[in-house]
Amino acid sequence: MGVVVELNDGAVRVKNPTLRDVAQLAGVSIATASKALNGRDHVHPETRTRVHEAARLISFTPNALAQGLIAGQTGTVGLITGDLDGRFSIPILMGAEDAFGTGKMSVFLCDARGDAIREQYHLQALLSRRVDGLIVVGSTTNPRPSLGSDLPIPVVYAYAPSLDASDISLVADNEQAGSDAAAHLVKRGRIRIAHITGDAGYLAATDRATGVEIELARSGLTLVGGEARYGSWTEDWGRRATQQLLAEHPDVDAILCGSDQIARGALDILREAGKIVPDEIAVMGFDNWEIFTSGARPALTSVDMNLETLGRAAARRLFAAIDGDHSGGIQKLPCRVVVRETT
Amino acid sequence: MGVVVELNDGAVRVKNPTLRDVAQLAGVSIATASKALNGRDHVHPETRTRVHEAARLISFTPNALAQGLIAGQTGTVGLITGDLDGRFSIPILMGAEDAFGTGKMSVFLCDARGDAIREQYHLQALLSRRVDGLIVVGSTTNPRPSLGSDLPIPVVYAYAPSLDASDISLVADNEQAGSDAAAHLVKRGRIRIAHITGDAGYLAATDRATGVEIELARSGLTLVGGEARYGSWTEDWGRRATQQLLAEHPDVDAILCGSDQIARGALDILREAGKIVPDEIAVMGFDNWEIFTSGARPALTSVDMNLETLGRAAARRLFAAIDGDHSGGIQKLPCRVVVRETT
DNA sequence: CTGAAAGCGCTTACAG
DNA sequence: CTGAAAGCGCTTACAG
Repeated sequence: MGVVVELNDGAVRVKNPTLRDVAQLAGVSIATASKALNGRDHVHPETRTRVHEAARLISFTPNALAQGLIAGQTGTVGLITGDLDGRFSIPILMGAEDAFGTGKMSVFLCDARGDAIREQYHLQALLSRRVDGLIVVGSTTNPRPSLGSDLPIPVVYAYAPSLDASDISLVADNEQAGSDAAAHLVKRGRIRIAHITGDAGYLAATDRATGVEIELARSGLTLVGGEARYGSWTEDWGRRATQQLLAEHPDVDAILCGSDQIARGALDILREAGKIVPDEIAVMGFDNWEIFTSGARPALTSVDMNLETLGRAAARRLFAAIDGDHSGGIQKLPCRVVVRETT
Repeated sequence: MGVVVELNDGAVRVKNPTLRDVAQLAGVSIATASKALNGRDHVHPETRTRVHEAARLISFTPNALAQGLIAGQTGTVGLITGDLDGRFSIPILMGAEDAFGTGKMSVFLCDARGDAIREQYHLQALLSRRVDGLIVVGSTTNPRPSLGSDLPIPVVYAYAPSLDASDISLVADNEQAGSDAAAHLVKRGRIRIAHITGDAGYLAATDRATGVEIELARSGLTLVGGEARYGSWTEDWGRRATQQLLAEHPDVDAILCGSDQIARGALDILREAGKIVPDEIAVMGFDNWEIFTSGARPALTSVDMNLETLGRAAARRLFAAIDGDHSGGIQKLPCRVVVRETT
């Protein structure tokens, strides 16, 4: 029960107001106060008003801990990210936060930094706080170990799927993204298309490349040079690979890059080589990272992986799981091509 | 109390184990089980072992809600950010999450998106969850309205200080950062230094410019063109302003840019103009955003605002406030110059 | 329509 | 050294 602090201006001031204080001030029992505040039936309208007024007067905020203890549900979820640092987590996190926020849920954020020990530590803390569910955001698109199937709460894996197929996973459809990108270039009349991409150890790279080749084959085309050029996700690799590409295949008319950074590197070299983009050669990136696409000359066409949507979808899927829908499997979400000036 | 599910392999399996289950299994009272688990005195060593063993057997995890209800402290804090989107929040958030994590605190993350309504909504939710304290991360370095002084918990403002001087605020020292940057260039022998920076509506821009001018004055220098060139925080502005600068002052020997993006724009133009960096002209940025500094040709010298340290410091300051240290005021944290190839 | 009582899962004096 | 009892702040049958 709260401590009465002042009654200076006639108003009641209570330090840490509890339902007890509200009830007392309204002249009713705690039970009635609870029912009035929670909109339960069988409360006299006048009583209800009086209780609400009392609550307002002393700025009563119900203790969610006590409510959660009774309900067995806390209205909180945990979000464990592999690396906050990596920018891919952020939009997912934003989408999830947004979806939960409107659902009156609060989000515990934990950064595991790709460390399994730290992940276990955070998991334990979240279980102890009795979160209603968990979203695990991977640091790459590569599949990751499951948190286990004997947890007392549902888990949704986002971005990186769980290795356990019975878990619920939501990922971006990288293969489709590759196909969409290639289709866009083909539609623009390009026929000598090269693909410069990142580290072959990333499924994001190989899946996209697969999608690209499938789509090109549909139009009877193949990649310039016969295959995708793997390297790293950097501007520097974009530059080096483009230099090499121009030397080997001066007639290339489009470069599909595995990331916006690689595309920026490509644009730099093309400009220095005197190639006009997009007239002589088209360039395209992945990720649609505004900071890179809009600063480019000309503005860069890119594939947006819709990560914020992914985060929102993960949150909704978790809601469903909390409500009893335990069907597992990997769900792939579509991306979208954002056309700017380079294609 | 938990539901016993199996005793297949002789092991006891309990669904949602509570302290009651642990006590029962160990053959002691709930009170004794509690004391044993919490390392209280006056428990027979053998009893203690038995209780711990029982807890382990059924994977007992104490309910933090119940503990919090009793303790009046929840071991949770709220982190309200102005814009998750803006990349400045992230390092601060990482630093704070790190500091709290090692302090066994869990962090509620809320994204207010610069909307006062949403901020109030989140504040209410956090108060209801009885967080022990709050960190408010601004979206720009400009001062922001206080959350009010009648909150039942301490608040630390990070990045953007509170307008109320009695609040606790931690910010990066932009003026000092400007001075440090200028000092670095002077030490490198530059004497015709220009300053191209962002939107004059940002204190980050004007404070840094002030610091630059103060430091130059110390060496008897003034900015090329007499004043800082304000524009926007973009590569494009960096390009345009540099073009203009070269036209007006072809003898400039250093460009101090207000952000790494602006610096990237400057580097592009210098390269096209045939100016050798850093031999003929030095370039320097702010923010030390790795993605821009390391991709630059040559690699960009920049000022790191130490935001992760800022986040960590904010967390520690909040700990102190929770422990009763209520001294307010704005504390300015130092930045550091990260030297690469452009200076 | 209202309120006394039990209980959510735990901790802490207080007796034994 | 151990345990019965009270209590944290709330909600929900159950009587009145």
